[in-house]
Amino acid sequence: MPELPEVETTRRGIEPLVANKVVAQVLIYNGSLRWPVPQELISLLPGQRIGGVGRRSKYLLFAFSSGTMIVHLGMTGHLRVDSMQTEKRKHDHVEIIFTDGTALRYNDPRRFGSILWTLADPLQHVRLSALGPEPFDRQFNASYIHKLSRNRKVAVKPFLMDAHVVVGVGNIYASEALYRARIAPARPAGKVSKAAYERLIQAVTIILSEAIAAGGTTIKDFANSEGKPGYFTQELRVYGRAGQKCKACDTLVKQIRLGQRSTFYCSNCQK
DNA sequence: CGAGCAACCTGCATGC
DNA sequence: TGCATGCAGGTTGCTC
Repeated sequence: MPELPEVETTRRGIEPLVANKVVAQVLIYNGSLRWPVPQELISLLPGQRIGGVGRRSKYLLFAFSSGTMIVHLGMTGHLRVDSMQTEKRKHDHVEIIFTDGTALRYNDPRRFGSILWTLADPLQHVRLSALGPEPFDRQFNASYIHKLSRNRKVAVKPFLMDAHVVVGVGNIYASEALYRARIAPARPAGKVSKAAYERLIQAVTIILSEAIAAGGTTIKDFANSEGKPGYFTQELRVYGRAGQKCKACDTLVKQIRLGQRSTFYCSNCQK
């Protein structure tokens, strides 16, 4: 699934295609996602207009007049806007048809994503209320993460991927950011210096903004709302490069498992 | 409380 | 060709 740059790319692609459109019909073909898709969408949404599409963490927020539809793409979720005449694809689970004849379609082979509905402030929703700061927020700085990490024994990579610490840093960009910050991914989070966290904050910010500018990374599943791949793959320095030479020192890139996730690093450049 | 891990599900690459 | 295995961009919720 998409990491934050892919979600943001989706948001930017989808918003102009759905903003101000009025819902004609909602069809749920398979409501068994991470949580059951609320059936009340079928009766609630028709007649309502979409305001805009926001984002908090990897959740997309579709503002309707009476509430907010919260969409998470999980590992393999995609959104696209089609003509309603266009043939449905395998794994299209939910379809929101607009009065102009177009349709917003949610496709997700693994069904790890979710579609939620709330009448209240979406930021107060139980899935969003305890999330850490956005990576581009000033709150996400070296003092904050250094302080939060003290006495934590967990490896710094899973620590960085913990949405209570900071949102939006997934498995690919966590390896990339640690490489650029020259921090070994298995080091206990509590043993990483403030200066090193300073470099990490910089690295995360730069990598995520470059990835957003490139339209996201494509490994295999992600395509943006126009169906085109992202172009960040060629920028990856360690992810997926096990056994190949580090681009800085020719040491072979290593692959280990941390928190059940594949992790790539250079044992010479990262300490 | 923190740490570690199983689980959710399908598709694809690999090896026998 | 078929079948088994392992892996995949996320997150929750369980154990200890």
